[in-house]
Amino acid sequence: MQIKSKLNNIVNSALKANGIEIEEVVVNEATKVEFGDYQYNGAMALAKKLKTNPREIAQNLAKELDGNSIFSKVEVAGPGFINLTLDKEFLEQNLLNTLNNRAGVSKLNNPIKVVVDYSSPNMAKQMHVGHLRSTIIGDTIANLFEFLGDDVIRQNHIGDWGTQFGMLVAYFEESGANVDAKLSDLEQFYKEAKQRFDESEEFANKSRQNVVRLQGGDAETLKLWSTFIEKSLAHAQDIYNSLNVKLDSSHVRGESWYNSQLSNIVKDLETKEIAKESQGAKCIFFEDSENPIIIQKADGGYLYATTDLAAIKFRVQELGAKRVCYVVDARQAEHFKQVFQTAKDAEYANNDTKLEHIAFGMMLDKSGRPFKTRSGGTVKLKELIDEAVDRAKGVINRANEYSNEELEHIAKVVGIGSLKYSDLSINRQSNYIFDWDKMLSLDGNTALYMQYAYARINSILTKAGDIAETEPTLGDELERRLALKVLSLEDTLIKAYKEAMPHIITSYLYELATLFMKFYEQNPILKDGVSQEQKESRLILAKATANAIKVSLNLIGIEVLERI
RNA sequence: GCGCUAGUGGCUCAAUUGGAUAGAGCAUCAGACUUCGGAUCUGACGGUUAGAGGUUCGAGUCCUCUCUAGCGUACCA
Repeated sequence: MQIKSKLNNIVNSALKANGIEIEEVVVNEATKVEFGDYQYNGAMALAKKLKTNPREIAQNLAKELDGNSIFSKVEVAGPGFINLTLDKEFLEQNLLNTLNNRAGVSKLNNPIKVVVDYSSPNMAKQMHVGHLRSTIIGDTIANLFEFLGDDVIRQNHIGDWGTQFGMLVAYFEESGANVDAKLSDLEQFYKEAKQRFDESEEFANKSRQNVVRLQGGDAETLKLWSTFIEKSLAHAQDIYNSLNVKLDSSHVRGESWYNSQLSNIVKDLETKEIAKESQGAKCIFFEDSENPIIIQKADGGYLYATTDLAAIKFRVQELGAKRVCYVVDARQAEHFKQVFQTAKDAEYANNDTKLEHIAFGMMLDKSGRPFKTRSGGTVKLKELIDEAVDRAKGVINRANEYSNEELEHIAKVVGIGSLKYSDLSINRQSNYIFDWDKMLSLDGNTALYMQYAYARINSILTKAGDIAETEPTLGDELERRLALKVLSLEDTLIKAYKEAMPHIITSYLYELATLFMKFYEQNPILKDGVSQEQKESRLILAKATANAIKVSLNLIGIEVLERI
């Protein structure tokens, strides 16, 4: 349930009762446990505006709020903070509603259509670590948006066009290699082709001609090209499947798909006098930057900015998106800023369409350098995943209690889960320092701690048998806080939704799990001497916690295990 | 050169977007067990938030300058 918006409304009425009208009331979670559950800090700002005493405003407001049975305590502190503590009964009444497959989270009142552009690997090469962050961050926000009710369209803007394919085609023709080659061979061919391209002018020209043939729709060239793409996509699909990422072939709309629209985009931008010629190329200049974006090269070829503009136009005008999220590396910030600006200038997107660059930092090794293999090459995503699963096997405590099959499954869930969780649990905007040991650690804010908490609760619930789902009676402060944490899942998800920040979900998960562990340490459930009423209430708390963990983990694309 | 982004205990990260005494985990040290799964929990130690100014009731957060690092800087994506 949305606790915050409920409180906002309550405070808003209290303000009105005091004759104060303001645009937006914001109640926040308390910064410290001693301050209660929530706090309203608006009195200070109001006092400034109304030129009165903040303490006085706060007192009057508190008096009004105190009458509401939702609070067990309302107090004014410091210069005019209003600290709010929720009444147990309110929490008790709502806890049972969280025991469904949405953990009590309702859908948004005003869902919109959203395009999430993520993963976007280059074809003819294997996916490598550079694609990991976009793929899992993008998938998480797509899951989250979808869960909250938005109409999400996933778009995999694969790099399937351009000079590189001309090169590849030329090399295949030259070397007479078998087109049925595996992707790993294809990648080798790509390297060799690149070398030929750099050393031979003749080869380079041939490659460029191939690009022209490709763009012109030459059947032979296209056939060869589509074979490359098919193989590359099959490889990408394997990766998505093992990462538990919901991308499939229906989401693929690569650069090639926009090819036919590019000349019109350029013409249109020229007509609108947004683009102009400079040094033989068609460019768009900006006041605040010395660098233009180039939409057509001097030789007539198009560039990725052109494709991106065509994509925006398509997504907004054809797909009807009101929010378009580009989950792309932070280095492209300037590119997107300029492309978005151009899209607005050209009216491909109007002002109520949100174009967002969901930027993320680089993946670095422990010493702060780009994450590479020992010999300095790029780390293939497949290798990374295999190693994660392999290492996970070594971490599982009761490995001998499981069959090989079970162990494989657990290792997969734990390994992949850890790989994803450690990435998603930090603010995406900063660089991510990748560390195997930390990732598979049992302590702290890790996937394993969460998996363990879930399995442990599951064990209790199994032992307890059927649970009477009656309204609980919350005992001590820990129980009250745990119930509140479970109920605040929706507020958390809404925050993560607004900012497209997955780590907000993992922070919540960690707080929830630690709170449960503390509660459980102090408050026995199935031991002797626990009254029936206490037992039932605590079981419901445990069940609600497990359910919230499961729903949250699923949102970030991680499975739970009944046993671990 | 210009531009963008960042700089928070030894390490890895938070900080509800301007709120109260800057919070966690790791590491270190000290505790709690005939375990409802101890893969747990409880403490302690550790900070001039890179530095200097400024804005105001109030700054890690906003502004200016300096330092440091990374990235981007015209026909790759």
